[in-house]
Amino acid sequence: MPSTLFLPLIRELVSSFQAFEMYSAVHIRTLELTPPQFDIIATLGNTTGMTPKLLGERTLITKGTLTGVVDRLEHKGLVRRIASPSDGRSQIVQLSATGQSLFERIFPAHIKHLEVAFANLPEADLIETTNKLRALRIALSETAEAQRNLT
Amino acid sequence: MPSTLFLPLIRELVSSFQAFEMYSAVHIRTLELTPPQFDIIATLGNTTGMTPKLLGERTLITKGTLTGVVDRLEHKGLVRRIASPSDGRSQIVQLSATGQSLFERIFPAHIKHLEVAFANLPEADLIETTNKLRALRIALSETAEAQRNLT
DNA sequence: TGACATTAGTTCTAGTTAGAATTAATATAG
DNA sequence: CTATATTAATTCTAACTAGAACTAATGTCA
Repeated sequence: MPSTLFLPLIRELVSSFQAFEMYSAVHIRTLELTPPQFDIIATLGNTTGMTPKLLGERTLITKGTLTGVVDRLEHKGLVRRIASPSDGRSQIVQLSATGQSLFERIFPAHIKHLEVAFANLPEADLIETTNKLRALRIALSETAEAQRNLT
Repeated sequence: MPSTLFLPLIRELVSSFQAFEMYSAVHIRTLELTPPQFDIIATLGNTTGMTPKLLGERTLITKGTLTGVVDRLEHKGLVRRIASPSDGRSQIVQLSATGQSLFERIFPAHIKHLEVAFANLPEADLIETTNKLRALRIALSETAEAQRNLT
């Protein structure tokens, strides 16, 4: 009879993720952005831009979704799309001057907002939890991979 | 200078959650359900039904969203809504006979599917990670609560 | 009991989501 | 060099999402 200890873990994974999203989103909304829009701005900050493909990998946003999020940011004047010089299929998405100054203003503010919530957790616990979650993520993706390869 | 150890933790929290969702959703989709629909069916299983309010609290689905999800399940004939005998504002959502037999068929199958992915993780780690995530969730919701009360 | 606040659920809106189909460009194999 | 496969991005669809505004019913308190 296999252990059912993974069920409470799943519950806590889902609800702690949701608590984080909620905590983060409340602040992001005061900045007139949605969470995915903020992620894009934050990922493009301090870079010279990147392809939508890479941007999607970094932010965990799938490509079909990304097109729409970038559309709205472009419409707000925060990012621009330029053609890739090396590949006719690719683009480079980069912050506009407005987007850059928005990034400089809100990114440190958001980090500070997050920091407050984590301030009372022991550092050793942060590290250990990070390591345990990494192991969990790897177990999940390797199991998924193995099942795909059964075909 | 405050620690920045919480940043990698956030990254792993988000990506391990996403890995779980992906792993779970691939299986749920083969059952002709969406993940929120499966959550509703699973939550109603082995009960005599409950109000949308409670159902939303259990599944972490907000009430505006829940209306639509229950609508679609009702349309599929898997659940029904009946009026609450004690409160004219309330309803009871419960599994139909079809929904009940679907639950009996797919719920154990889904648990088995999940179990495989967790099988190689040490039990002690499962428990410890659960406890650490609980502490994180509590820290997040208490910090959020404290900030709301500032007005 | 009557004014008022609260609660349950629906509706509405703007946005996100994943997956599948599509288009255009590039890479590869014979 | 050309047929074929792959890749990047967009478009399309069905569904989910949170929050806000709304309606109807219930609770509270003076």
